[in-house]
Amino acid sequence: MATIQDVARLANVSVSSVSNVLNGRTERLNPATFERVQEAIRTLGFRPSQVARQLKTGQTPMLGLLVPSTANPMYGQLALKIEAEAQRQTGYRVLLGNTNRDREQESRMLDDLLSFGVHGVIIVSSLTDEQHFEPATRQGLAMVSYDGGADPNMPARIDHIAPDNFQAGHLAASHLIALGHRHIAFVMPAGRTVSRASKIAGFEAAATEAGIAETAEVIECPPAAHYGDAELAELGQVLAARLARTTARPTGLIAVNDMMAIGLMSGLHQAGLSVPADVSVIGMDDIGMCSYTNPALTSVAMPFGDMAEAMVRRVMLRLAQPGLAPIRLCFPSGLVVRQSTAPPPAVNRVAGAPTRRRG
Amino acid sequence: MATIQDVARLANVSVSSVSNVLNGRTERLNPATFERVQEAIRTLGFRPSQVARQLKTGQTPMLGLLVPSTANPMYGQLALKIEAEAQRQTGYRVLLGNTNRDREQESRMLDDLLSFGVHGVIIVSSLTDEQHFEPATRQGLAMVSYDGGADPNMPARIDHIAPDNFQAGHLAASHLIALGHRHIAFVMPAGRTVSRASKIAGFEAAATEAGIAETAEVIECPPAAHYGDAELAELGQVLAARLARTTARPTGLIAVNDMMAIGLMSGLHQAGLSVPADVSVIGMDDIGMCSYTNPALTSVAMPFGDMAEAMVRRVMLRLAQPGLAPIRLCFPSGLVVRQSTAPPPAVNRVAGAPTRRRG
DNA sequence: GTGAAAGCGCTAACAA
DNA sequence: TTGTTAGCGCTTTCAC
Repeated sequence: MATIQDVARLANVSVSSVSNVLNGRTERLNPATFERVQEAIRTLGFRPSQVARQLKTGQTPMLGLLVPSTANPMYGQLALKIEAEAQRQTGYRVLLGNTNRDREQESRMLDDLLSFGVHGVIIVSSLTDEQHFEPATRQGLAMVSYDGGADPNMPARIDHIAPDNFQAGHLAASHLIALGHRHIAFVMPAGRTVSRASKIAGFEAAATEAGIAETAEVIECPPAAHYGDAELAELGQVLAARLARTTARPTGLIAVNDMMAIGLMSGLHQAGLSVPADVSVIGMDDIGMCSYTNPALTSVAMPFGDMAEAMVRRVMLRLAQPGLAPIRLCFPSGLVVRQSTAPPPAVNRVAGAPTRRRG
Repeated sequence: MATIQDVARLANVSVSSVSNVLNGRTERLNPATFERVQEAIRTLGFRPSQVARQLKTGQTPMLGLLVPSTANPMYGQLALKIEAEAQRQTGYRVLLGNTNRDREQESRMLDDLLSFGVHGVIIVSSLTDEQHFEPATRQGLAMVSYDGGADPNMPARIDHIAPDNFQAGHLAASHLIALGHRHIAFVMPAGRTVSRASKIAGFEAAATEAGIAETAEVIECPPAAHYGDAELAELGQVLAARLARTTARPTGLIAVNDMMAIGLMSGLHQAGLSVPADVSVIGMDDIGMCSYTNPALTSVAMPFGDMAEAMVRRVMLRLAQPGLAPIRLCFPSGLVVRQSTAPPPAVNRVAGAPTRRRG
């Protein structure tokens, strides 16, 4: 690897002139010198060491990205968009960490980012508790959280960017209600994060407006160890099997996200029930997969592109102006109707009953 | 951020003693001094700067990871496992780059890795051409490729780790044949990579052994712009719609990977055909999703955990011993039978014909 | 067993 | 307009 010294020597100039070329300070450079340096850089195939530059300037073109698990397509999609945005906006690269929503792993990653000299991070975590971010922010780490779980009572120390979860819950419930459903449920893993609470609030508001608050329930599944796609879907699958055994079940299910909705559909089918004839199912996030499930999944779309753009922009801004007061940005969500929702059945069939699919 | 100087001052020792503590050279340290330094480190919350260390040593606990797109669950899953393995084996972190299988993006990422002082990279790319890796390897970058497209005629300059693609193709075809299928097809996007060629070879070998080589076809879809999940699935969906229009179609489809298989199933269903009653579908990779599709997707499982472990191990080894001769490691694949495969229908129904699902 | 000092490759005063 | 030089925070000889 050629160094700035090698370039200086070859071009017969001082290292500072080379440095000036590298940093585009052309105004204080003789065009001839500039050209000579460019030439030397080219012939040597010289690429400045970010490491040395960083040691001097304290800056590095790198962003931290913490997600629960890239195995969950929703986070994989988000990671892709964030990485692309970071590249597009500023040419930054992304240091990835899968956290499994584990406080300990999040803390360790934040520590490592700091020791790598990374000063900006986007964190996707719905842990309600953000206490463990404190040490990092105090050390000057600029943090932007997606769908973050800021306790409304705690003053936020970091930026939050999220879809309109209340609206999402409301849209989903309203859609089912408009189709004629009276007994509906919101389904999620155990544990109320702030974003889940908002979805529930929207769900319940819509139910109340329609006068069916009594028969709008919230179902919490037992907690999953990890948040890959398999685990969330499995949660849904298991719950669906349980629901299928009784006729006293909701006719419309709203899942906290698409993977869980996909699991629900799978469980219902395995139990011999049909979606949407027997039970309607709605997901949230509108991941790419929704178009390819059978039936295609009705879902509430979150504007990932816009949110990724906003998160990168915000963390860059905070990098430049560390003193910025924390903000909370909310992006509108929108219902995408596909084939998994329909009017409720006249009567709830029992699981495994006569009319099998494709009988 | 406290520096090593601060620690030295507080502990009343020289920086070299602190450095010795940091690097575990306890043998040349008075226990009392050691303890004093430890104490100072603790009270200051000191974390050594990887940047400074790296500038001195030339080493950094960071690995590059290039994948086509984390939006494709298969790569998201692989990225998760690789990142976890890197952490587990050596505490390394992962610098992520989505390449969209684009030669230009791959090259740029490799350049950036070098300038960040990263010396090891795992690259998931099935581009046949590996010419553009040359500059990076010549600069000393240790590369391990997953399912890589080494031209058998070109001497490999990097390590290759891959599932047994021939076996995968053979297993899939044999399964369909055993079920009674005589007209089968291998479906993939346009462009023959080395791994696809192996799958096809296995597919054709099985067909030949069964004496149905004449009716075992390879179908190439028009190329997709990007390799996210949506694009691959869409390719399958479009192709399925086309196949559904004719009765002169295969009764069993083997997709090059699961996302495409999922797209195929979706397209078949939309056309009014049933899987597996009308058409059997097999995927490859066995991503988590396979258990939750409707019907659950029969797939050829690749041992991602083992392969991730091997890739990380290998790149670490090559980091330590740059002179290592390139190797190619092949991992066995295995069929996972689920509900998307069954004996062929007596006669191929036309798309949109009488017997609709849930009629 | 401990410390002084050189230097990794770069940037940015400051001098010339 | 160009060059000299002092560090950024650490590791690592080499004296002591």
